[in-house]
Amino acid sequence: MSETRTRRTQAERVEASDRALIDAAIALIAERGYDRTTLAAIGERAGYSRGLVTQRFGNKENLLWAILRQILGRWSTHAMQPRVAEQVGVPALQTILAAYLDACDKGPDRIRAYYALLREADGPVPAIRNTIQRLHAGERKSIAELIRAGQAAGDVRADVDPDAEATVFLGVMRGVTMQWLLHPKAVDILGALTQYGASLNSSLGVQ
Amino acid sequence: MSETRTRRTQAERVEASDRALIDAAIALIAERGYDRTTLAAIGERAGYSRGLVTQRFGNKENLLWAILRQILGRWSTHAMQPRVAEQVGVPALQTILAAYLDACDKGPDRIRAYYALLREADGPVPAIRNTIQRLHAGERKSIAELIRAGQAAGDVRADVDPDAEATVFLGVMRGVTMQWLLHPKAVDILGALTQYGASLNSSLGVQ
DNA sequence: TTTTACTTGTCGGCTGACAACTAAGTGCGT
DNA sequence: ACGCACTTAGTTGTCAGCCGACAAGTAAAA
Repeated sequence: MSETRTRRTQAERVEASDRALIDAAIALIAERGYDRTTLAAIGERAGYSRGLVTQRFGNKENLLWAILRQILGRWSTHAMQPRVAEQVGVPALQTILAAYLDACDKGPDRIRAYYALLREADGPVPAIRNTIQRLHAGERKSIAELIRAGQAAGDVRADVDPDAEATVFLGVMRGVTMQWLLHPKAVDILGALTQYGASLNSSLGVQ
Repeated sequence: MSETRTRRTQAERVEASDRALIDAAIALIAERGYDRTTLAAIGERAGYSRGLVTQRFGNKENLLWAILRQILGRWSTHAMQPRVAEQVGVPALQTILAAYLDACDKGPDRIRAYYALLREADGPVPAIRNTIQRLHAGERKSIAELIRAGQAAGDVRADVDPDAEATVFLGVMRGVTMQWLLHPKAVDILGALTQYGASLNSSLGVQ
């Protein structure tokens, strides 16, 4: 057991350093943004040398892709899909809000990093923009689908445009979160999103 | 009249170049963001030399402040305040949305620049963050005030928390606009905000 | 002629990249 | 089990390019 400490597999070394590098990069980008994060700072915060990032990823752009993959993977895994389960319409949307608030409560750093990356949509790598566009489009589609299902079940008013409503819904989450990240003391994200969730009953629900 | 062209006052020269510089800076920041906009590029796009920006503003930070002042001044002038006029409650909010949609329609570049600057809240100049925090807090306060007035007039349900609702309202504008700026073809900002405006009747209004 | 607007030359600091080097892990023959 | 050659992981030296800043110069107005 003490052997395991002193002598690690090459694979283990790579995995550990890779993780450390990406985590450090995420933390730094969340703090300062992509442009102001240097490769040297990433390596050193990770507990390695300034040169390891380049050695491992080749260049800064590749690192950004790796980070994006990691965050998006982590996101889609434990985000909305599983929890919504069988629900549709307003209850489904409320469940998503609750799950999101839970994520904000547990890991504000992760949320901050996520939003920092969303900002890179207009950054130096045009291809990133497409990826983030697709990401948003996918989220809107899922939400619109839930609304449509609610309409089919007769729980959501028929005169609601699902696509427009999905855009508003995603917009509320994004917009309120932005305000909260900018000024945590002044913005009650829990209160705002809870009230929005409650208002969905009267704005979307049938009388 | 041809004299006016060839011989300008020093004051006129300064005013013209100042305007050109700030406009160029806004355009470039809207395109690439603050960090990736160089002082040389600003000067040259404005039709002057690479050095004029530094000569005029001293350093990049001062330029950022000048831009911020200009945009915020222009914003508060012709934005919500005058149009809302005597309205309160839901109609006031709908008027704001309409005015905002109008602004998006007329000058998308200006909106884009505004949002690019909002992103600088986490940038290299901490003082910028405070300014933007205050800006948001002010907007939320105005909106909350309108909602409170609507409650006093009996047009808005009493169980609505004005502050939470103001956060949601501002969040919708910000969040939907972000989606739209990111992917104009895929997001119908007019449809989304119009539907949101209509839904305010049922979510905020008394029965 | 003097002041003010603007331009050009130049420099130092920072950053990403690469290449040469050291350290750690691995497989093989004995 | 053991040591030795080999591969892979990680570090340090170095450099070229970019950018903001400043200073010394030129053009335009007063």
